[in-house]
Amino acid sequence: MAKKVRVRFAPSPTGGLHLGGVRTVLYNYLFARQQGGDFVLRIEDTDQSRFVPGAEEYIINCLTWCGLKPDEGPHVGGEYGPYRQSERKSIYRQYAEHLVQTGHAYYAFDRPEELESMRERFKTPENPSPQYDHKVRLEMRNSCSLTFEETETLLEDGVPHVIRIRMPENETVSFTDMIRGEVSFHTGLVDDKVLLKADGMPTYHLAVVVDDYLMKITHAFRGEEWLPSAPVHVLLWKYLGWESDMPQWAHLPLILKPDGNGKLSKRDGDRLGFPVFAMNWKDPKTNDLTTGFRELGFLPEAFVNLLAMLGWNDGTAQELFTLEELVEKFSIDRVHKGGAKFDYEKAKWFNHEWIKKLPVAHYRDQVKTILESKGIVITDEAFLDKALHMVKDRCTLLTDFYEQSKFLFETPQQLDLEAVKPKWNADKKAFFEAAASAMMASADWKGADQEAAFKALATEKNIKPGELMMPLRIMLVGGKFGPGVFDIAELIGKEETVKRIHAALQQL
RNA sequence: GCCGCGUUCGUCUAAGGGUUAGGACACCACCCUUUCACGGUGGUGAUACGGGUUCGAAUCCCGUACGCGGUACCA
Repeated sequence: MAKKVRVRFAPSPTGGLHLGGVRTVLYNYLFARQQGGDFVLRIEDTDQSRFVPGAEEYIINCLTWCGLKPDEGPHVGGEYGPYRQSERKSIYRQYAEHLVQTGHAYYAFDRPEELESMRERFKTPENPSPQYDHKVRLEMRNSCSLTFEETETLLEDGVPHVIRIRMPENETVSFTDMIRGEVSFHTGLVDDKVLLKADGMPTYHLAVVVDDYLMKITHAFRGEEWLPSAPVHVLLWKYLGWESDMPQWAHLPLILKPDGNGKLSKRDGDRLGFPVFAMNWKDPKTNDLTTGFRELGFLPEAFVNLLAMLGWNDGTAQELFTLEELVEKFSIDRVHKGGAKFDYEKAKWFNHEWIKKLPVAHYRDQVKTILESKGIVITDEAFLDKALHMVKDRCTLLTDFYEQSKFLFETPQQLDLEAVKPKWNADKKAFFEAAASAMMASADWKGADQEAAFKALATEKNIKPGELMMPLRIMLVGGKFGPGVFDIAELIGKEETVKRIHAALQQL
């Protein structure tokens, strides 16, 4: 019987959740759902100096907004907890010690200054960043270079130390990546990575292996930036005796900045004017607020959709997918190897498509909140729905609903009279007074009827109807945009329409 | 420097030995619309370079270039 599929997303709680992070979650989630497996959230908070309060809760909120809820995690529990590495601190040491015992790791007592001086000593133009590896191992202060007794004494005296992996001098480590195929590395070129830090916390390298094993992870998706350290992880699985349980690896391509190359960063977003984080993130230290996709007016459906397409497609021309469709159609073989530049214009296109596609009721509450935050008073939900439906085609972001619909809720204060004045005259003024009176007198109120009557009156007064449409629009809307004027008139009602015409006439 | 990974229109991508190299975003033009959008039609625009292999290469192989990632007691 095949093992149950289990995947994990393992962020470190250091700040806002980045686009690339969400895509990693997404691919994990899609794979797990499709295979009927479990999706685990594990918080990798082993670096106390980088810990940011609130970041974990923020990450969970982002996942919830995107609809990518973990089956297990610090917030929901599960049988493989705890799910925060800081709370698992006590379990890592034994594995590191075991590696020392079996000769695959060693104690190192070097102080930061000593490491620094080693790097200075071996630095050459050809080798600008010397590594702590088999070439210098014996020249450093560690249990390889010291005698057994010396090492014991240092340990007993409580001298701060780390545990490093002893990378073999001349082996080849290879594994099959689900996206890249066979990848191999020469162990002699990889450094002796620290496994357990002086503070007793594991580094990522030890923690990821131990936890993936203990949590029975079967498939590990992570960013391409981890590929160079993969041989360390593969060796650790082997040295710990768990080789047959090693997950299948998948190193995802990076999401690149739109201009030039390189990994997309928060700075690029600030610089180029688009969001990088899923939701608003407020740095608790600096109080800086970074705007997220959600607050900018993105629908989670669109956000997830556009991320899925950044590095994957189903081989057809289809670009719009629901989460359910993605679960059904996702396949790792179709994930690209190369990185993809992020295109904000295309991102907005996705959102626009989703606004048009989804029923108004789906995002009514969010838009209502946006409108109310701008001071619009909404009392009639049915009216709100009609208004949203009327303008949805011209809104790219949810926040666009404000500019596109505010004149449906309140009388425009600023009228673009310059669009009317040049061709304005007494005849037109008289026409509008007559038209307003006729409207007041009409028994029922249908846009189409009013349009017919309006045009008939224009013909009667010898004015081309076309010359009156723009003035009417300005009177009702305030500007040169919006849905059909008579549709607007029908929605806002007879009294309001006439009131706006009179108000405008005062200014002309 | 070293190691690893990558490279099709400006961008996201399809095409896994035989296509006028297809689609989408953006851009341009026209149509629709007595507004702005939506929508429709059409257009500009790509296989990094050099060698092989083959009747035939975007596709397979080898180089080169370029880019990115890593080279921390960060993840």
